[in-house]
Amino acid sequence: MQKHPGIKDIARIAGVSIATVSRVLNGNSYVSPELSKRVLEAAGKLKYQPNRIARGLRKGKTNTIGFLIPDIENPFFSAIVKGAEDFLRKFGYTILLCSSSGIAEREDELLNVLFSHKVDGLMTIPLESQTPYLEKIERLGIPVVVIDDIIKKKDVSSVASDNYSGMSQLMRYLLDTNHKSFAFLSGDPHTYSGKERLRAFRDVMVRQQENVEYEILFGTYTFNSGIDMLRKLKRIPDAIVCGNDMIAFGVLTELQRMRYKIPDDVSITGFDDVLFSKMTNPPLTTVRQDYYMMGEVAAQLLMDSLNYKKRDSVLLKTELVIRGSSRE
Amino acid sequence: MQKHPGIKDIARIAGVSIATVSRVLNGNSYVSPELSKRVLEAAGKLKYQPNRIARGLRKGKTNTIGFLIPDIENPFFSAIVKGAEDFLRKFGYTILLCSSSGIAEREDELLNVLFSHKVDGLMTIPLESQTPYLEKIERLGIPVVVIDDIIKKKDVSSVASDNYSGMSQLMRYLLDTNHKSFAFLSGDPHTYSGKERLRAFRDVMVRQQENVEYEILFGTYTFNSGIDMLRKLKRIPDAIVCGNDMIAFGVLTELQRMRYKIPDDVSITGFDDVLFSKMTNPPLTTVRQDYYMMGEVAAQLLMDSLNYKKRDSVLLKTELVIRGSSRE
DNA sequence: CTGTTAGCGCCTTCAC
DNA sequence: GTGAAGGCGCTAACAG
Repeated sequence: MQKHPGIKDIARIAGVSIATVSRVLNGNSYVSPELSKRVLEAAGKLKYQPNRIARGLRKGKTNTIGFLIPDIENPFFSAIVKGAEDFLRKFGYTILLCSSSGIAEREDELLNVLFSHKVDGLMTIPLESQTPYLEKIERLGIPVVVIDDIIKKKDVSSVASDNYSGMSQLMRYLLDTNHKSFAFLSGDPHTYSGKERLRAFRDVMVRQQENVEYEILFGTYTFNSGIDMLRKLKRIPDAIVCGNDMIAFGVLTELQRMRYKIPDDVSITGFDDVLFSKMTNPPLTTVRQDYYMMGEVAAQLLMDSLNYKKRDSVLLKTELVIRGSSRE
Repeated sequence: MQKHPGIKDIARIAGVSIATVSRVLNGNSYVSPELSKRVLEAAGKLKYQPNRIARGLRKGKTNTIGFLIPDIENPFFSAIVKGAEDFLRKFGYTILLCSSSGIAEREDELLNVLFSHKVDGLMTIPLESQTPYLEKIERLGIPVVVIDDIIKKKDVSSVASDNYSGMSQLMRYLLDTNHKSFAFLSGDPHTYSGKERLRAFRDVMVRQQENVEYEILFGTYTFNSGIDMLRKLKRIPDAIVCGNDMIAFGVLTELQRMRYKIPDDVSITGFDDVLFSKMTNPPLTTVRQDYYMMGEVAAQLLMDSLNYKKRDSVLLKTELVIRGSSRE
């Protein structure tokens, strides 16, 4: 922060008081055309840029939104951020982005940092569901929207995809196409989405009357974890249902290395439909989440909290995307 | 920004002056253990969080770094951001991230927003090389580091990979493995990296004495652009050299759809070595850039400018990664 | 060692 | 319609 022109400077040049400068720059109170013109000219000449820090201090509003996510490198998260950013910009807000890199303490620490920066609102994709972090969040005293989790607390808004219904639909499709044995390679089960997908898988399996076999393994939402889990499988079933696309990529890669034919020998499915899902060979059958819209909706919810103090939770539809990695 | 405890509140509770509170909280001046204890207790009880906005206004330093990138959804960029963020956090800085979504005017506008927020420094991956934006940047009056471009201006630091040498090395390898005809599918040639890669390709082709044939097409650094360019090719050569991995993915997908055998019929190469490059089938031969380190180096350069007013430009090594998409 | 005071740049009553 | 003055929360002199 160097010494740069302030309203004082432009007041001096325009030969008016700083109050007048403030008024024309904010355009809320009437100022004579004559003075207006002089002020605007001086501002232009000085290339004046308002100091939002000072303004924030005075108005108690920084026009800044904190965004705390688990991992910026995950394309799923960054697409959400993009959706939110595009939306928020229209309202003059800027995003203060922090990534916890999957570390819980850092998540907590960054929350304090963001709060310290006096963000007007907070958007967050929690590392895990139901943690002290989530409880802390609602006592923050600023509008919060939680993404990829559904919170019932009345002080925070939330938005997530309908993971349960998406996974159910996928399972029904697999059953309809005559798959009899399954493996479910779950991502982190502490996560809201992890829980929901697993719950759907189990429910479908249990309700199924015919004799189906299945096995469930736990890992993380990563490529390498997919490979690990695959290796631990007791046997290769008709279909390997993966917790997300990243896991599926790992499974696909490893299975091909082992000379299995996909989908002839075994079907593979993912969840998310990230950009790369259609690029694999064969392309991946998966459940699409509209992450960009998720970001937009989250931003909309935040604006609602900010302006009308309205809280809400929305569940987004998912869509089954059938591609070549599952046999018909 | 609600009404939350300030040093005034804790001064009242601890029965001391606000100056004393400030002193113990910042720990720069000696305060008696007795008072210190009372202050700390009061602060703890109130769950006090310093207001960095006010502090920033007073100190002329916000501990905030602006980061302006073309597209947050591009894994290449977000990896760079991650590298920088991890580094900057250790120094107590937070990143204010903005994405121009590839729109030049927005890039300019966001620069103003960031400046208005009184960031202490700026990191940016420019949309294009040599634009008014770049010229504006050096007159900002704050330390700047430009990433993925090399700037010779003495007021800004910069860091980029050695694209020229990386592409040269790749071409030599292709020549050594007996490829005789080539297509170069360039990304945006206004970009520093685009220019350098193209220049390397041309130089190698021109210097080559034996009769080699080649064709050059221009597009953007995207999956779809890869498909488009492929379709415009006059004929399928021995090797298709792509401007980056995303283009290569498009080419790979489309070529396989057309029933070509990779690499038997044609070799394909990329540039960047993003996460997914090893997941395609066959995995992609490419040139690795260490984006995470690029972010770290950029952050380091920024800290140097901030602390010692030292400017520098660094060129990072690349590494040829040979995988299955090119024949031996 | 500790308290009092003066701003950082801006917006906003309150007078004129 | 316009100017003067106070204060947002904090830090950094300056006194004592």
